[in-house]
Amino acid sequence: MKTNQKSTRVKDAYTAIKVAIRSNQIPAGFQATEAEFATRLGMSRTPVREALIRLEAEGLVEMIQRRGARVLPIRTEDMREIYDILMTLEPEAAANLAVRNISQAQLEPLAQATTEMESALAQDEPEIWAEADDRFHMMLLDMSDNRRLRNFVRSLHDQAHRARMITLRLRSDLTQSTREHREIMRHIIDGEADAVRALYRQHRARSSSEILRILDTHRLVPL
Amino acid sequence: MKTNQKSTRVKDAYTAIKVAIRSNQIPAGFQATEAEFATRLGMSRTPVREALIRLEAEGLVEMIQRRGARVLPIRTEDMREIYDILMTLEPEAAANLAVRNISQAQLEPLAQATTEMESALAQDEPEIWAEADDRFHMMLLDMSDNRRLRNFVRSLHDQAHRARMITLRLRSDLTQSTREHREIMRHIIDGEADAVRALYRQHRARSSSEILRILDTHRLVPL
DNA sequence: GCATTTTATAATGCATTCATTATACATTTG
DNA sequence: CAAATGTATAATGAATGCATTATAAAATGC
Repeated sequence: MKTNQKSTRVKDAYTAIKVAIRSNQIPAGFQATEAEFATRLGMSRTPVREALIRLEAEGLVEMIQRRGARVLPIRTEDMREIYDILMTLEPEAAANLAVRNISQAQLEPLAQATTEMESALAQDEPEIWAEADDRFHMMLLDMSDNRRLRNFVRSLHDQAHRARMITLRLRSDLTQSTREHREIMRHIIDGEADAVRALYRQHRARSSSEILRILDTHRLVPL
Repeated sequence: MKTNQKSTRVKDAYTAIKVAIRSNQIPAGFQATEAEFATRLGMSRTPVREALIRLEAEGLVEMIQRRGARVLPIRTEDMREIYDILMTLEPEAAANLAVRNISQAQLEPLAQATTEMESALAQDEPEIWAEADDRFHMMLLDMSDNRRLRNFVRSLHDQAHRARMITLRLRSDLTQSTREHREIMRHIIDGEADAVRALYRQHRARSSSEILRILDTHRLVPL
């Protein structure tokens, strides 16, 4: 098997920085010169620079003249933008699935993710819930036959990830949200595209307003 | 006025290559090594490489191991993906405008673009029509308050541009398409969001199926 | 002849180097 | 003391050099 996974420094840097940002090891607002990033990663500036260019294109960092790269904070405004788009795209993608005559068996992995969400809730483990929730939406998305759509939505999820994690424990809609997953799946199997779209949209609208409310109320994620 | 437009080689390379691709000076499918691009542009590989990374992120070129960069062709499949997304996002963005109580005066530039489309049609100048049409949609988009949405839709338009130009003279829907612009504007002014969404969607659906039909029929835009 | 190994070529990935220039700091001037 | 000017520093932008390695060509064996 030739999985073509020759690692390059650019890829290493890209992944390392991205993971560090997601996990808040590099906090939002952190700024450093290319040279500092390079040193930290044990390589020269060149590959780091190329990785940063990609991360900038994905909306995770910003390169500033003469002062290196800055890890973008997630402001309420950004979250609003992201969720406004997701609220349009994801329901549409899901609705398209309904037309495609998906069998219950094909949705089994999604059902399993939902089950995990339920048990995570029962045990009060929001982080596990969040991981399974993400997985649910990503698997659903991956069933779409639109590559550009997949990549873009994925990138939006990446951008929103930190804010989601920060607000997680303050949310009161997790149970409701989990329940909706089952409904969405049922309607997909039953081929009810309109119902899927409406439900998914409502699903996103709810979590969106919940997250935005929390961010606003607590003035979280500053800088 | 300090417009901060210090040109760098990276920017020059980026713009030059992008323009050349759009205008088909570099044809779809063209492939060359980084060194060749660099020579052609009269600079070293480094800035060219960085420009290519950005262009790859925007879906205009593809970097291939050991064989440089390739100008992506626009296959029917790609156009289908692009228009499926546009058909969802643009109508939604336009519908949001309807809610914002836009005045006729604010839409004046759009009206003007539409007038140009009409006169271009009358004089049988499809290229001028296309330019004004693009302008119409971009100006409408720019009124959206969602930066991410703007950038993404713009990138999709960029990707679709060549295929649009190629099919332009074979389309039979230009008149109808132009007429719809006026209707969309009216409904925006009247604040009828649902009507705007439905109309815009139909507008996109029509031109989309027209373009896809032509591409398929003529097997245009190969490799 | 055809498959396989060897060799040569060429393209990239990355480090290094250096010139340019933005920025901060010190100094001077009004 | 504030503003303006000059200077030092540091960060980037970009070129260059080179080791690595994929690919193609050549050579070898069957």
